Amino acid sequence: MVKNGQGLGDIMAGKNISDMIEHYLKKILAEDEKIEISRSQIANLFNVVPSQINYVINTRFTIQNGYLVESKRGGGGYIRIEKVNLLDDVDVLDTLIEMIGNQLSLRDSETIVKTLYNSGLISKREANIILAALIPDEVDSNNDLIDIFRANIMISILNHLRYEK
Amino acid sequence: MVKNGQGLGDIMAGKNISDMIEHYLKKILAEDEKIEISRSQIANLFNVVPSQINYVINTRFTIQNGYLVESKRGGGGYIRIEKVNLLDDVDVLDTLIEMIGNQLSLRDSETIVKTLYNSGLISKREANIILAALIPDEVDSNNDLIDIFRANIMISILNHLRYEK
DNA sequence: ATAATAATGGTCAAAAATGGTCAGGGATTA
DNA sequence: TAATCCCTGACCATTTTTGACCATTATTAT
Repeated sequence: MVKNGQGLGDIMAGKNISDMIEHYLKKILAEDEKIEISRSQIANLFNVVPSQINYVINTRFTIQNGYLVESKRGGGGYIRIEKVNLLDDVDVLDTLIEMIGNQLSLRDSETIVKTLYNSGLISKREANIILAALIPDEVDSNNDLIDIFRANIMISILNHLRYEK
Repeated sequence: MVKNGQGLGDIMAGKNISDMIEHYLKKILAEDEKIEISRSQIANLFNVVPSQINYVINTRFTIQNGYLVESKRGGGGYIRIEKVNLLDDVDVLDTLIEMIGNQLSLRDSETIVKTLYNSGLISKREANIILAALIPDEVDSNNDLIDIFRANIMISILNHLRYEK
């Protein structure tokens, strides 16, 4: 009984299925720069459980690799993968992300925003918007939770600055 | 047997019927800015149950999206959808702030950002930064709490934009 | 007029159709 | 042989689709 995506050619001989799925998707992306797939359909095509598609995406189509992924559940659901252009000075972003643990104080977040501005990664206007986002007016301070949220928000923003669309 | 809106062209291939209905209505609205439809007629056109038209309206033609909907039952009943022109500048901001309670869902926040962009109040890049701030990747706290934070962040940003004017 | 009846649209909850997470076991590699 | 990577399946979350039942308005019969 044929199993695990045999019959798709021998180019991938010796590699595992995840590699084959990755290869398959990237081949399409080489031409279209954006694809929309059905998770179950792809899983079916390669004879694997649907969640393996998530595994492939999580390990090989990360933003660090220059891929954006969006998805939608429910009827007519999909997974969309897009190849984006990574900027040159991603190092700054990586460094900053590393410095942020899972908590980020107000003071530190201001420093980071300043750094971003000085690096030319964001404009003054953008810096102010980010600051507004990081310091919501009347959230009761003095709470670890805020610092956790702030860290998450900051990291999310930094990741978005990696690429241009 | 033809099913589910086939025959209306393949532009929408891969999307669900609700999306197609939305697309169909918005296409008309792009020219007329106000339409009056018969629920059962549209339902019939797309081969769906009438209540799906309500679903489409409730999820895609909300006031946050800039649409006003009125209807009348009984003989000669109708559903009227109107594209309302978003006010100007500060008014938009005030309106948006008012619409946000103390909680803000992900979906609604995306709509608001889209509105800001469509109103020309923010650039696409700024829109993306704001979205990144509103939708931190992996916050795993209590959901209500996230919505509360999101509301605060959004309001903070809106207020900031107002002062910049 | 009034009361039935027909013609609409509205609500809501269940079912169906997707995709997501996570932890454990197996396979591969250093 | 320990660490890492791959694969699987049980369970979860979200969005769409459907249908039974309800509400309102217009028309028709009495």
